Amino acid sequence: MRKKRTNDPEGMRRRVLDVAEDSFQARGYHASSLGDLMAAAGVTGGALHHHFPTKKALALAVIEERVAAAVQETWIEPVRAAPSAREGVRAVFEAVAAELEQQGYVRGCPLNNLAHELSLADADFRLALADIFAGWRLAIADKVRADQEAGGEGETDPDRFAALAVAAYSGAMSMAKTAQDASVLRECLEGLESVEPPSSQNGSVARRRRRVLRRQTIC
Amino acid sequence: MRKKRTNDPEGMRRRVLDVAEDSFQARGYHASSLGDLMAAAGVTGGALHHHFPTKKALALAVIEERVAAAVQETWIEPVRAAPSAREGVRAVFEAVAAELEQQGYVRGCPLNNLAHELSLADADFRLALADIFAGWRLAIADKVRADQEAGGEGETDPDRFAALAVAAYSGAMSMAKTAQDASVLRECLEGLESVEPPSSQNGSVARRRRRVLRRQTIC
DNA sequence: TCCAAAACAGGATGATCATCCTGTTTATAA
DNA sequence: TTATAAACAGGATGATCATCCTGTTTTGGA
Repeated sequence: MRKKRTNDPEGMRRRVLDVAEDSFQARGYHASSLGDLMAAAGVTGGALHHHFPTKKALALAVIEERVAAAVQETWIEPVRAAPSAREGVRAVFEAVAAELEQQGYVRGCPLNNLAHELSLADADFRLALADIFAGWRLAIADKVRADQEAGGEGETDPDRFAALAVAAYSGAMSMAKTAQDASVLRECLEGLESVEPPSSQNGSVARRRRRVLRRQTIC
Repeated sequence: MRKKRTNDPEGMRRRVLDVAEDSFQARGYHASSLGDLMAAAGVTGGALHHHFPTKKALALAVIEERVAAAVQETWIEPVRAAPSAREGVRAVFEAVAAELEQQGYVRGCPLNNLAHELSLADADFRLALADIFAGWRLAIADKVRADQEAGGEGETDPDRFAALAVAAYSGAMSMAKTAQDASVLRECLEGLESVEPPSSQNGSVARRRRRVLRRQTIC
């Protein structure tokens, strides 16, 4: 006897998403062929088509499940857990810069990578990506508001700060990817840190440092 | 008689570059087929192949001639002509935001669009794009240094400020494109403006405003 | 005038790719 | 056990695409 097959729909779907997430990040959507993905994931055309009827459906799943999760893990959760919005932002910048430096290459932010390639191509793509950006900004702005209610963080406009933090990070990653050099991330962080430093009353929240643990994906 | 042909190599090359620049901006590199470009430019396969042997050669020409020129016209020249680096940066942000708002849609920054799609795909692409980013940042940093030698702009680090300005703009355009809403540009500008305001000694250079005239392309 | 090179025309080609289709196997529920 | 649907296999298909090739026309210099 030679044939045994174990149906494992969740596992197969996960393997396809793993490979697609990686390939979209490294090569982009259009440059990733389903044939390559099938080979890399070790799945057949029938299986792929069963779980993802079209390439668009696959990309949408990558965006909604993987890219959104990467932003959540890399940015939203660390910022929420940080002692303040500013320290959270700084910690993420530094953690990502450190990871990129030891990694030796820069593949960029998966959200921005796909956003640039797909936003104008398809409305569904665009809306899914816009939602992730919105959630990212909202998390930072909410953290600033929480800081303010706790007495810290003077007159900083929360939405303004959040937009600038996300924009500076996105743009810095764009340059880091193009230059294949992560140092611009630190440069931008230093520029950001001189934005309205939290007045002069740095009380209890001030001098603490913390580490960011997660590092599996970079966003 | 029916046949007359006038050789116009420069014109034909220009028309191809016009169409390619527009299509790369709207659809991206991989999603732009040479067939579509030929049809849109009204050139034959032979003519296209004569001027640009490969698609890569065409894209490289678009990057080096068109994208670089767009950055030059939209950013470098206005900043150089501005009364100060800060006012130049502000003027460009506002000019682009105004143009996008009246235009009703956002196609993004051509440099960042191509940088995200092509930086990891090919070393020649990446280096050409990195050069443009470097020139952009250098122009802003040089302007800050000039401001400082002229007595204004206190202790701002020129390279830091330039990196943050370019990153904030690039990231803001990325979000504006994804949300199809230019307002985030203004939000980020307001955040930027609170970065180390030029000490308190705002003398002669302070309260002047100026307009940016060019607006043909957006970068 | 003549000739060589540049400029252009237009089709051929081979490769690639996303989708679809027809089967077969495995799981589930009755 | 049996029926039904889900899960998977693997090839077919038609369309698309970048490149190349052979040929013709135009241009500019000798």
